[in-house]
Amino acid sequence: MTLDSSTVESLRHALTKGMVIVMNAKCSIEYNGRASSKAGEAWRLIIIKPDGSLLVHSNEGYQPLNWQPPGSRIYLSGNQIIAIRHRPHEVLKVTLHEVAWVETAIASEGEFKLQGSHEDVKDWVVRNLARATGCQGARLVGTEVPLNGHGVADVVADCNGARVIIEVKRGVVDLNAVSQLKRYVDALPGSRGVLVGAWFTSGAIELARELGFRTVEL
Amino acid sequence: MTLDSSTVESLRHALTKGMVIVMNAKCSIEYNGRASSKAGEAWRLIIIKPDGSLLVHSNEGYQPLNWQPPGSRIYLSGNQIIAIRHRPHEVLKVTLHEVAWVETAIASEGEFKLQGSHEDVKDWVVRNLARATGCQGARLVGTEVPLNGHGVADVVADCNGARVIIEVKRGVVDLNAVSQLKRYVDALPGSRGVLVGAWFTSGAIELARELGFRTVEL
DNA sequence: TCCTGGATTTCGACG
DNA sequence: CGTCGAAGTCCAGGA
Repeated sequence: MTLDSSTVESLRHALTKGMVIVMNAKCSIEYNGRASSKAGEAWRLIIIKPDGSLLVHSNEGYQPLNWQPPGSRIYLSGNQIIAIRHRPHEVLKVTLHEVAWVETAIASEGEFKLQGSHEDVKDWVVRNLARATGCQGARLVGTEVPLNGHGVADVVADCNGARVIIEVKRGVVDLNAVSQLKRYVDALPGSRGVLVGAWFTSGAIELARELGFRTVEL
Repeated sequence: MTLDSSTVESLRHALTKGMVIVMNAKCSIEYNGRASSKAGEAWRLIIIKPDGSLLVHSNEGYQPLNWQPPGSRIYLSGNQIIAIRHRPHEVLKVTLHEVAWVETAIASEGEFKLQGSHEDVKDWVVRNLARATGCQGARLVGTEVPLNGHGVADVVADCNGARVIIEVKRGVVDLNAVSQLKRYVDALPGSRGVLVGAWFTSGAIELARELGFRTVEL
């Protein structure tokens, strides 16, 4: 089974016009790169984007079964789709055995706005320093403060001369978040730590208590 | 613009047979849940899977512009596709303004094997404890060892009576990995720490040195 | 169910 | 380009 050359030509043309190729095919897949995988012959949905993204979806899940991120070089040749990425070097090879249909789709980003991100929570903290730090006279020292090779603190405040480091999470605060804050506090001797988030896991609350970190649940 | 009821009926039927619906449409999108987003009218690629996944792709990127994970309840009605998820409560609403085409795709997982995962590196560590720990008489204590609410250690070994905690990364070892190991070591007083990975960031090397952790690059 | 940590994570920002 | 940390992360495994 092969895609005939005129079809391939029209698909290539569609890509140059910013269109997306969508294909339903029985295929087998081989991936080699950071890891490696083999997928046996089965019917799947293949998507090729003009930015060099390649997605192979099965009938389940949010994630593609196999993929190549944007920037990959994609070759259509005969019965194979080959996507190559450098740095890291990765090759994804899709071998077509049967094609049910091929379509080209018009697609663009369009206007897109997202609210409720990490940035938004951080803004809330900056505007509510007293509530966040539990210190009435708290003043902002900075945001995204580099800690000399130990990372970057979301928010740093001053409470009567003492540094307070605030780690902000949009959603769940877990053990890793607490460890992250611990690293920041260790990097700034004498500083106190505050965790702000929408929800704390039980382990995070426990560890935060052990380490003397203030926790603020929104 | 609406999908007529006979089309909707056939699409629903396809889903029950395990098929995937693919649609190229000019649409606007509204999302409300953990965060919220609005996407203006534009042409996009819409994918509906029988497991209740919904993906809306633009012409760029690996990630969908909007989505709903598996398990969502998906309603096709008139000119809208509504996907609702509980826990967390999230609603994704796609309003169709124009439909270029609709297809149903045959799709299944098929056979799939992945190699080179975290598990594989961990196995290497277990089989090469002396090399990993830098201790000739090292013995395995356990893998996936729970540390009393402070997390789960990848590998724990014994070197002449002293505990060694080994944190394994498949790829890059970064600052967070070092902090993670620090949390484990702090939880097991007297223990030493070892980091194993394919590649260390400069900051990770520096911090590991400060904390006295051994680093093993594969 | 919650908690924990990996992922071929991807993605964006900054130095 | 490397480092760092967020993401509507998703996802699997275990308690």
